[in-house]
Amino acid sequence: MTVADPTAAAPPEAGAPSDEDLLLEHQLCFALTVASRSVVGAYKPVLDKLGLTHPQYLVMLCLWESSPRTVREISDALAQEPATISPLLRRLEAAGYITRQRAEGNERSLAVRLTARGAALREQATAVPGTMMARLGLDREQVGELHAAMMRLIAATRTADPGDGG
Amino acid sequence: MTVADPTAAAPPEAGAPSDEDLLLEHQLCFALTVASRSVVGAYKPVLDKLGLTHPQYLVMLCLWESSPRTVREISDALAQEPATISPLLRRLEAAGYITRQRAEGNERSLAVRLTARGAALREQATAVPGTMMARLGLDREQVGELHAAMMRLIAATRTADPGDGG
DNA sequence: CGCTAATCATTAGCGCACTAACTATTTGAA
DNA sequence: TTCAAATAGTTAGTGCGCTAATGATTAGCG
Repeated sequence: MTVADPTAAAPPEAGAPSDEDLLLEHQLCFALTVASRSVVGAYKPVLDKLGLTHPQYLVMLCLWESSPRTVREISDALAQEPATISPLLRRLEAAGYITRQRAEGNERSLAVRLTARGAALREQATAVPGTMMARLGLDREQVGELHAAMMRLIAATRTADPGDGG
Repeated sequence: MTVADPTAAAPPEAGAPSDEDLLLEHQLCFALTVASRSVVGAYKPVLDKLGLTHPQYLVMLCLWESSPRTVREISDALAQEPATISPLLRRLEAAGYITRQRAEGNERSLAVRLTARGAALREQATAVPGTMMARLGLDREQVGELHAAMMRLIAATRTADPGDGG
């Protein structure tokens, strides 16, 4: 991936909307999507060894914290639609990391449960966060600051949701 | 900026990996992907009025700066694979915003050019950055800081790319 | 109790985004 | 000049991620 020199363009400080506002290199949304794809891409060689894609890794993190969980619970935890999670879980089941069976007591919901193999995978996964921090050359403090900044940004999108109504 | 200090006495935060490292809520990659999807999602109602998806909007920004451009130039500017851009351009052509024709002088490359309609769309697009800043409740300074943080993160992934070779 | 409404998960359809494989063209070196 | 290598773009295949529609089950109200 070759993005333009990261140190090149800086947005103007303040003032009225200018023609430069439409410059690609000034767009936060652009920097954000490239950063997201780049970081996820950096995980790939690491997660390949676990046989997981990055979205699948997030689901496993979710289940290592608590299993079984329903599709709805997982989708809420990951801020994804159930329709996105559903086929992803089928692939994790095919990989032998989870089982999917109807919940007893409520035939609507699905009990998504770690297999022994899925639970065991956690041992190898414990190395992932440290490995990635080292690869990106970030320390815990920097990660924490970026994490906090992302959470504030997410919160901003929640309160700015008037749809197309205004 | 912040290089690990060899003389530091290894406080808890800079120290050994803990079990909490695998908590979903601590993952920067998770916050980053959610932020990216959330911000792009916030653009949707705004871009719908222009008849553009967010990736298509980025291509248009690219062409409003310079037209014609080849597929390779666009793909470099957006840090995307040509294989991603190719079908996207076909849809922009179907929408009437661009034309695609073989470049004269080099039959291999494609001249991607704004149509009059595509060029005119820029007028409406000038409002987008300001609208989005307002929606997210961010001022120029905050946007600038986040933008810079994302660029540093992107740069970090560039220097941390040993593939699976080590 | 019975029926409507809500809830849960899945499927279908569209559009990215990536890798790998392929065609066409151009370059450039023997 | 000829032919291998490089370059430009497209296509195929897989996997997200979203919305909308569907089928199944449960909750809850009259």
